[in-house]
Amino acid sequence: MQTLDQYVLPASEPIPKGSALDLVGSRIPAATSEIPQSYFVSIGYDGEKRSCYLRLYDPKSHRINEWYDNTGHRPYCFSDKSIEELSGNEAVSKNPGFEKFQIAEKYDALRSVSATRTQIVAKDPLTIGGKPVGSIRDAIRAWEADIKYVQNYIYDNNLEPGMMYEVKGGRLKQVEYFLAEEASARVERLLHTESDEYRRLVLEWMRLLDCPVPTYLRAAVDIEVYSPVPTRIPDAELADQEVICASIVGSDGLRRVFLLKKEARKQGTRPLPRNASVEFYDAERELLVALFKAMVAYPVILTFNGDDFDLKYLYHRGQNLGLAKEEIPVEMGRDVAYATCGVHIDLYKFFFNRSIQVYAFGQRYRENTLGEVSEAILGKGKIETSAPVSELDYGELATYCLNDSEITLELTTFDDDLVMKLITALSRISYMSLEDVSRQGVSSWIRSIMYCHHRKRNYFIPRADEIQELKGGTTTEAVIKGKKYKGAIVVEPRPGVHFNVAVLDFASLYPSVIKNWNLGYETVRCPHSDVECRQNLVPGTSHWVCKKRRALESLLIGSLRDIRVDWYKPRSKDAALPKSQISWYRVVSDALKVVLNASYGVFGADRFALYCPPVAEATAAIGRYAISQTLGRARELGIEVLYGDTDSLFLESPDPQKLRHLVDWSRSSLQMELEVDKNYRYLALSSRKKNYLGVKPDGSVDIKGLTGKKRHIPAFLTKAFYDMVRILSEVKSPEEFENAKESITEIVKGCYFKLRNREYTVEELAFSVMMGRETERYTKTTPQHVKAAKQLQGRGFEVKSGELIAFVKVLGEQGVKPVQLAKVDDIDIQKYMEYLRSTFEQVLDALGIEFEDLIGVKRLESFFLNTE
DNA sequence: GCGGACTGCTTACCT
DNA sequence: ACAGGTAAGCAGTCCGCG
Repeated sequence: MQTLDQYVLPASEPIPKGSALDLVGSRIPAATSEIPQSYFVSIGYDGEKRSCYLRLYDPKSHRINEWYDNTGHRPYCFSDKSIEELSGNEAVSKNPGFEKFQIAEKYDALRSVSATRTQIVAKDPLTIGGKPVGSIRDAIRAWEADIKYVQNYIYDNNLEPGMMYEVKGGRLKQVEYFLAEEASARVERLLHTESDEYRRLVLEWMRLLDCPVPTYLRAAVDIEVYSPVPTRIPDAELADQEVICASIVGSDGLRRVFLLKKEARKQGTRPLPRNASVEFYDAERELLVALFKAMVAYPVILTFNGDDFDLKYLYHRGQNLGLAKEEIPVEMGRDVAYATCGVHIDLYKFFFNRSIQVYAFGQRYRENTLGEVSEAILGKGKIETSAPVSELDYGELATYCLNDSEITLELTTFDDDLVMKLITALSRISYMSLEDVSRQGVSSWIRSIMYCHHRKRNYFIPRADEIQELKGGTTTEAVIKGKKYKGAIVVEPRPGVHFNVAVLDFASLYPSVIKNWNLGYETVRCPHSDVECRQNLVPGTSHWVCKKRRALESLLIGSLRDIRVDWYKPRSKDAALPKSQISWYRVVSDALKVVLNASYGVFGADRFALYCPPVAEATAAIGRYAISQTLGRARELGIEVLYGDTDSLFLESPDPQKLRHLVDWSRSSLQMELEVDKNYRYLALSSRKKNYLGVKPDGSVDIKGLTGKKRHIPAFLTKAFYDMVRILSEVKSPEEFENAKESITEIVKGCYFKLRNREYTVEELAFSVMMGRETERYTKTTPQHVKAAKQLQGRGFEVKSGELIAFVKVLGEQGVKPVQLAKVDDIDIQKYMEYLRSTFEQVLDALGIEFEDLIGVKRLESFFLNTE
């Protein structure tokens, strides 16, 4: 028998070189009644056929097959009015898309009662909602009318995106996948204290997350478009300029570049790329046809911003050039470009997702451009060009365009196909297609998880307005003006250098709270009048929690938390396991982390479909309770608490026995897992919260919140700061600070001299700050980066929201100049000296060193005398 | 008319 | 379109000052 640990994921058929070539010109074949075992990767709705279709990826042939619904499933919504009443409502019963009424009996979790409602069945999704006028949901108060039809289809048919299906005799059948017996047995043992329902859920998740992921055959596509004005990006809607170059790079080794022949284009001196097939076209139309032919051979198309640009442009340009719609392998949704031949993943949307950025990639990239992301993740960026693309010679243009496709593909191949696996894992957790899950945010994923399990249990899904009405608002006051409720506690730091520090933290604090306290819209402020429920108060609030029923949120978030903490995370670090397994465990662990980290926040986000402020407030309040109880217990035990934030406590040289005691106490009294997250050889704390420098035993350094690591400060400061960090990382004992202090003095003095002598370039001195919105939309104040942006605009530069503005501080009325317009002589040296001081002070404060002492006040003044 | 105290705005960070 | 809490710097306002 195979144990899970030895279980080798059955690999999909390897992708041979040039395998897509066999498929050139192929499209998805007409629906057949037999489809081999394939992964369910995509779902769509066909308006003409009035039915859903599934796209199934065959891991053997690497082709996509389509299966059209033949079960007669129809869109619907619910009403609390009777059939008689609704029959009299012409907007419903006389609606051309209306099909029938039926009675639905389900559980109403919000009111804790079984309820009967009228199900209104329609012929097509738009009849329920989405038409400019005439949709049923606009005419009556409807339930479950805002759910995308394809999601309804998935939930109602218990479909599992990312899992295997086959079609036999026209019928769709799931290919059963069983969790290894050893794994199930272990789960049963580990969770023997939990309910059956809970254990079943855990096993369900593990079944979904243990099933192998195919190696997707895919190709990245990129185009370059002529632009008469180099600073302006061509309009993809109009598509009125020529596509001058296109490239496609496949995971099977295909590399093709398509160049448009132009009289004006210089032959140039740069060579054409040698490692690709470079093809010249006299007519743009033929170029597009060749590109499209290459694209349709791939079941998965990758782009970076294809929804908004590349594929959208091709779609419109193709039509402008007289191609029929069937000849263009792209279809446009409102904000999405679909590949008619398979699945289109727009990596821009995926990498732009905040949660993915922060929790899956640890904020390694800051800007969301192809160049930035690939630089940060792959260590290679876009190719620098000598001129705007429209002016490049063939060689440079082809090389540039090819490189873009290449790195786009590589963003999905690095680390053993990590991104494709991550998207697949998220797709399985959230019951959404690869396309949808890669485009939408974590709140959509969590909504989908919740909806799916409502349907599985035969619960009605509540409307946002009735949750609000029945559960009400919050009862605590936030520290920050304008926030809805009180959040986490930050413990006042004890300034100074502390040797031998242990950092304790709660494993997944908020998910644990949601699990242990049975939190959810159903249970917080439940309708029961029993003393038992009403007296089960959330500390620090007037909210109570139900004692009779288990909330879905609690069950779902709790089970996801447990499989991450107790199963996937430890295995992702288990060196005894084979590499390929570790990598998959890490993917799953990261996918779960992303979902879990947002699981509390969404209930406090007013746009979330199941927004319930008391749930969010209760979660935060219990979090505060846990940390403050632990803090109190630590002090009782005589452990010095140096600092803490939300779910962590920094302890000074804690006695191991006391530490164990504290951990045990937490488990038994709070039912919370407290663990030593890390140790510091020493920790430097100033009086500022969320601000510290910790050196680990191996010399690696944690820097949190310090100005020196903030992305907007000038490069010369970052460099000086990290020079200091390097010196500090080598300090092993209090005595060694003396030497360190001298070295740091040298760094600071060096900066002073170079500043005074204007030896830094404007680039080194540039601040770089993100535009949070368009320039005109700063109405209350005009921050410095906006002043700089306006100067740029005055010179004809385009500035958009989301861009970084690089500027220097100068003397004179404006105080700033964009780097493009600044000279070293403009620089306001004193301002920079102030920045140098404040950056270093945060660390020096902790070390008990006065900045003035370091440099010598008198000498500092003399610096200025010399400059005047 | 000017400067200091203050509040609010904005960005970037932490958990 | 996950939340709240904190730091820093600057913009803008108010108020006293005979």
